[in-house]
Amino acid sequence: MTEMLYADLALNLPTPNTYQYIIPSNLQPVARVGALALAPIQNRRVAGCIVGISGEKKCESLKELKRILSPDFAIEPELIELSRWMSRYYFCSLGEALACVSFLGFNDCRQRMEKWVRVKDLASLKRPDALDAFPTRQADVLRFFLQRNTDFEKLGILRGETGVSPSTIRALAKKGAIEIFQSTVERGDEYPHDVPATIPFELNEQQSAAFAAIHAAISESRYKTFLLNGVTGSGKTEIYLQSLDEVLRRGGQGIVLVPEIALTPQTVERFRGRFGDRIGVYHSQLTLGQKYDMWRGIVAGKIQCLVGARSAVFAPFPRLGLIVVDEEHETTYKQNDTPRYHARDVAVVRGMRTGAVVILGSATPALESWHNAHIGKFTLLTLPERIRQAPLPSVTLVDLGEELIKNKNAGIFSLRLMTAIEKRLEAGEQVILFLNRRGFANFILCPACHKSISCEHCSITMTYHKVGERLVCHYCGEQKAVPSVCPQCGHENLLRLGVGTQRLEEELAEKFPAARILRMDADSLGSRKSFLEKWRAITKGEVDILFGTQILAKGFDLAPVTLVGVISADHALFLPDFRSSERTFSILTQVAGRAGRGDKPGEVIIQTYLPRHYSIVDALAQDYAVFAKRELAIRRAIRFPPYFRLISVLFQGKKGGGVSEHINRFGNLLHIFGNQMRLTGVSILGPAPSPIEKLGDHYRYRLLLRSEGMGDMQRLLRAALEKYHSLKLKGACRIIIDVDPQDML
DNA sequence: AGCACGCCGACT
DNA sequence: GTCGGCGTGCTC
Repeated sequence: MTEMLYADLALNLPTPNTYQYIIPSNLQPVARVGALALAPIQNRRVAGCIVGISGEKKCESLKELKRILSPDFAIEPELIELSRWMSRYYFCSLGEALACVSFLGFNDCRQRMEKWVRVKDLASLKRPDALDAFPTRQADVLRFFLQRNTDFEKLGILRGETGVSPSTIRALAKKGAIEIFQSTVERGDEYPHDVPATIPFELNEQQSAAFAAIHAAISESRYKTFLLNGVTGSGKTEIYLQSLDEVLRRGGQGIVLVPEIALTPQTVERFRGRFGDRIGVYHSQLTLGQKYDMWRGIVAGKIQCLVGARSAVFAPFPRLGLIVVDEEHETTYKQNDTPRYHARDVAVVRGMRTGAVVILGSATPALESWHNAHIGKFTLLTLPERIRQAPLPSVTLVDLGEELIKNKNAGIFSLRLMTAIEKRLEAGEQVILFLNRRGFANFILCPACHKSISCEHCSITMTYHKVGERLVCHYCGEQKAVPSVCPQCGHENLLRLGVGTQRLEEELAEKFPAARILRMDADSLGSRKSFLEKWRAITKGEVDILFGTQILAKGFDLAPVTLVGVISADHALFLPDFRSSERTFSILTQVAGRAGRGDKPGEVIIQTYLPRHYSIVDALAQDYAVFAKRELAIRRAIRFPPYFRLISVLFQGKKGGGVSEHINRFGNLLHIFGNQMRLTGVSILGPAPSPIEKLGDHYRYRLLLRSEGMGDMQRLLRAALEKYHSLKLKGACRIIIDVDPQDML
């Protein structure tokens, strides 16, 4: 009578296939598609997701599923399909995609139960001698309820207050005086729920126009992506809020992605203030239990909008109507390990598949998004004005090359910045110093004409290698010797710059011994908790100089800060990275927006070796459109995104020679298949050593695929990978594939 | 990924 | 002679 059933399991392993298992009869009622299961594989157990159930076996010797994990949890069919897309698009296994998409990963979790005690007949216990019938300790328990005049309480609290043992409770329950029952407890997030309600602001003219367009799309409940390009302080959040309100009113649900949830408690507050408990907050630091309860809240319809970091894009809403990606240009949206997905791109794909409206918001959009808006894939909405006309800070540039030549000052601080800091400290005001730490590569620079040396093939700054005094292009592998004089102007003292980032902290302590200095960056940040502590110290005025990296450019809205110093605006510009100008422009634009938000006017001092570089000049003018136009012209000329798409193929292995030999063979395969398949539109760049040539004991070499479209390029790569694996060459290499890479270090 | 299997150096 | 080192291969 029992028909045999088999489950296809996608395991969280880097294997391309799914594995089939027998569903034992006791699991048949709970083993459905999307459920998580524990399966024996070789000599261990691995968790997986059931992606198919059939009556036919595809393999001779099958093992049985051990058990179902997180009963009543399942990944929704829509999200399984999205995982299939991710696994194809990003070159990861289906299991890896599912484990990422799943709210719980592949973990075992269930509801938390709590024991409660209820008194059966409180009224009768109120008679004067009613307690005499009970032994002392039992009477203590009953007295507890009488005194509080309540007939139920948590077992834990009752025992804590009365100090009675479990046996006393058991005895009372046996007599029938009390009963013990269980109730579920919700493990909520730590964000405040009792936020004062906020009412919708009245939108200004530009906001109204933007909102009208979004409103129309929501009314049609059809997929559409808007790029909301609004300067800082132009009121983008209010548009998100009103759009979400519209979606919720129509019975839909929404997702709001923010780059770094820990840094934006204010954003959460604004959403809670408007929508109350319908807002859930999701980030990776939640405990498994909190995630599980969040999942229940979502599928039960209690939570109708999730505000969260990258992975919140996978929220299992059945009627998803809106996805907002705030600060869509932020690189935190790209995951740096498998699956290497970009949450903004996944948001667009998910919106397309579910018919949701997508809003991408930024003051400095990623050029990919800007381009998509101009070719009609996205709809551009612009907010060119601030809602309150706050005075802009005064911005000054300091030419570090000149500082070196004229003032003979090779230190971290220019004289100009030194005096400015001293003045502010004397006045008891706060100073922020910003260091763009992405700049760590070594490079050559002429202090007189501000030129660095680029590769003739790639227009990418060449990296200086001390060993052999040579310059290497990390995109195409081109090498040359370091010239003795500047090829542009003939200046003789070319600078070999490497960056001593940790030096800043030491030098600050030395130069300003009396100042209270606080460092804030991803490394010293650690947990959310330590961030909140530091935040408190800053707002209380216990810090004189705050210094750090990217983080400072993000959510900071510190009224007392009157001086923002940018230690090195341009180190990122020398990275072997085609996006370095874009990043520099975007970060400077944001940093400049930090100063002088209080009543005192702010001052911004930017130190740079490149005072005439367009990304710095345009950032001073705060003109995104002008910058974008220039940068796009360059990107088109050098055949890089957004006009062309990229896939990075990184080979990693113990022996440098072996790795380069393997990647060369792989490069040959790509060329052979490219010719065979007549894919003339796909270029193969490299192989070249990675800028971080050796990481740990692993040598790294990279190939770059480039093409106008993704399809052919992915087909070519897939064919070459299959062939490569079938050759089973000795000297294994790890291959890391990154589709739409954000950086290539 | 992890775990077993297999083939070569320093030990009782 | 063996114990165990890591490189290689497979997992329903």
